Amino acid sequence: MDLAPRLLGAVLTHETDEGRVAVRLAEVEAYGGVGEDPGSHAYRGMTRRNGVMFGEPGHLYAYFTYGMHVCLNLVTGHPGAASAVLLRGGTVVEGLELARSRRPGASDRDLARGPARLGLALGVPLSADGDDLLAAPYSLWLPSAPPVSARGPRTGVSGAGGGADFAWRFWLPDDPGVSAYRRHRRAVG
DNA sequence: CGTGAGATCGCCT
DNA sequence: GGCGATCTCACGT
Repeated sequence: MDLAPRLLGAVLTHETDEGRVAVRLAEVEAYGGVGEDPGSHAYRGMTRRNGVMFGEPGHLYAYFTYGMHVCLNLVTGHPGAASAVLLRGGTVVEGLELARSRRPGASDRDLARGPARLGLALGVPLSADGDDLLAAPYSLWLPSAPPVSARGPRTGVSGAGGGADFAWRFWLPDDPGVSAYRRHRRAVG
């Protein structure tokens, strides 16, 4: 969770046959390990889906949700810790044409603004689960100085013991790549 | 611009 | 069998 705000301003690049797209991260959320974070996929231990979370840091944890969307996380903890950072949004800084072709109809601002959209713009499929994000065809550039960041409760996580109270969402204030805050549909209160 | 509902299926209980 | 780390579109302001 200490690492999460350091990813703000970082640039994640993915290269395919079609070309290269890079996104500058503007919004992330941290998720913790077994028994410590009720909002985390790792809360109840290792399962078929979340196995990558328990592995090496720097790898990609990609999962399928809501019957139609893929979300991307960077594993941040040591093996077994099962902590990860959900990449929630950013702006395309390279490969704009390619990103546009992958998201027909979307405005430039919306290309990678949102967890599922970000993966679509980068062209990272569910099958990339487990990939090393620090090696080709990916690259991750981190800014030398930690950026000024804002923090608040996580989006999309339900209340009632679901970990909604954890203020583990971090973003770059006023950055256009920050997704619209939407509380969970079933959030209480 | 904000709210709300539907889509759609794998995962876990 | 219920629900989700979401997105898009429709509609009211």
